Amino acid sequence: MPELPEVERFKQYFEGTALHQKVVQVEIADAGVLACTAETLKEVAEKHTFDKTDRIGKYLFIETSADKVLMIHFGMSGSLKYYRDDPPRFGRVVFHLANGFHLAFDCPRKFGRIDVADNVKAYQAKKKLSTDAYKMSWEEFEQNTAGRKGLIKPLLLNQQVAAGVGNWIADEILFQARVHPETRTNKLSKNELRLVYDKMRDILQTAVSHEANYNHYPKDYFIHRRGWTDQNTENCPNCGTKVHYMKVGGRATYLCEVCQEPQEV
DNA sequence: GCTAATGTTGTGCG
DNA sequence: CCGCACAACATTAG
Ligand SMILES: [Zn+2]
Repeated sequence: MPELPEVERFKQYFEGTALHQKVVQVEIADAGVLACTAETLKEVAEKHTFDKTDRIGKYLFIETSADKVLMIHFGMSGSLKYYRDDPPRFGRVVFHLANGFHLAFDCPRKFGRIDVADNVKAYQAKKKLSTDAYKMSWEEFEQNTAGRKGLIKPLLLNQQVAAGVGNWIADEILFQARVHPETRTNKLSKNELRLVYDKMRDILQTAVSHEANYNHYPKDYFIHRRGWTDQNTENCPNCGTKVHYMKVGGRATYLCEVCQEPQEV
């Protein structure tokens, strides 16, 4: 679930709920989601307030009054829930707040992580994350993809190249740009690469504007072939051909074999 | 019971 | 050291 648009929604959700609240206690129900020690997390959060948020790609940052930042990554199934009496089923870490509410990191599959860093820049450097894909310039995108010989889809999923692009977004970009996901990046013309970039920006903008609610995405979006939305269909929005399913770079991939021709070898 | 899953990272090779 | 391909991770939903 959580790609850039969802994490942006979680950020806004946090800003409307737990931001500026004081943490009384941090409950760690499952230390498996911690990338730092329990002690470190408590030091940075307990008796402190949540002061400021930030986001790079799928990584959410929360600065506290301890002058450090919490990092939350949602993995494949994580989310946030702010509540008084109705806890989520898989609250792996719960921040108990002074106002009587609670903020849970709900993470059924436990692929998510919570970490602590001195500041956002330091964390970004440690993970070598690129600029957020939503804000990335063409010049930077061109630079980050220059000289790459691997397949375009796995490259788009590389958070050091375009932080925030996830699996469905990569498929959506490549369909809209009419590029086969197994095309070698260095075989793309400059115009094709520019189209990939433009579609990336446009799709992220659209998804964020709909607060990552898939059902509200445009009718001709390729996402409606993944079986996730109310308007699901098996046919290409452009030519009507039945969509093709395959694995690319080990990831579930949907494409139109007619509109996205394989690269000539 | 079996399968697939929206993400990241470690390993091994070149 | 870097790029790339691939397996592994933990657990749920269908
Ligand atoms: Zn088509």
